[in-house]
Amino acid sequence: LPVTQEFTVSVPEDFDFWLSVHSTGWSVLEPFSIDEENLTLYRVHRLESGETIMITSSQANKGSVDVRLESLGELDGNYVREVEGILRSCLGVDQDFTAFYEALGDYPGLAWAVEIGAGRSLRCPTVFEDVVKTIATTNASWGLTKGIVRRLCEKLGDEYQDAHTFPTPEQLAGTTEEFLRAEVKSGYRSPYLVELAQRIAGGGLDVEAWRGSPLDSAALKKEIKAVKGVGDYAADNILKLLGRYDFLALDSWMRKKFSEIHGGGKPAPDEVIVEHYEPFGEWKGLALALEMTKEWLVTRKDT
DNA sequence: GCGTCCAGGTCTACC
DNA sequence: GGTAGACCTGGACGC
Repeated sequence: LPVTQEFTVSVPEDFDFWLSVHSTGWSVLEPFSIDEENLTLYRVHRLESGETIMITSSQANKGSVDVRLESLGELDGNYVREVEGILRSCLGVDQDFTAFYEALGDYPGLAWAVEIGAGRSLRCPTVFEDVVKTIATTNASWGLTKGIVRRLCEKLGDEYQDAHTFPTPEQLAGTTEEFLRAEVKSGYRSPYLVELAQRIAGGGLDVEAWRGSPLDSAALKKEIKAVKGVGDYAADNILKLLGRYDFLALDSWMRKKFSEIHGGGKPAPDEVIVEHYEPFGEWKGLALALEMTKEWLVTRKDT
């Protein structure tokens, strides 16, 4: 029988767990999953010790997040601290959006965002996982992205009950392009994924250092784009996941949505979109993303 | 069933 | 510095 342990993580009074969790599609990419009825986030996770656990989190009260750990082995006290750190980071608990709300001024398209305190979104425990998942979104339908990520976990991650952890760089580096093509169906992205993992596992590339990088966003973007398979859109998206919102991460969905909201359905050239969000400066990417996803975010908050 | 077409970003090669 | 064509998968469509 699994051993369980429960604890709470204290968060700011205005922290909205579910708003953070479902702000992007990341919450349904394994090894994350959600229960939309009970507003619960799950993650099968491999701890630093190599132990595999299930993390269940939700929010019953303002000011705290409720966490339950489940393990088939022993759980020692250090796990609590490690998981708390992971959750704070994944949920963006300590990110501050005051400057963003100021930058919005009285922009009518986002008054609601200030009202409900939008801005946080789910990211992965490691930059590596965020990069792999972002590559899996490129030139792919959402269904294909979910499938690639699920099969990566199933075929290469550690097992916990009937679920799997996200593979480590070493686990992904240990496979081959051919295996990924045949088993994961990541197609022409397969060599990119293997190369990325091998450079990280070999110590030649430290993507985790991007989180605290002293570089300005343009310079960091250049470095991110040096990863094969990562182009303009993917680099911008990775920057967002690093907490930098000064690029737009335009994909076809965003372009279409913008044209619906601001162009009367007529396709808008990228320059028009860029110009529209220019006033928001370093927050332009967040302004765009929130405005385009309003309908996912406001309805939930009210129900 | 089966075949054809298309959407979805990035890479390479070539201006 | 810009761009045509190739790269894969899966869903839509027509037979």
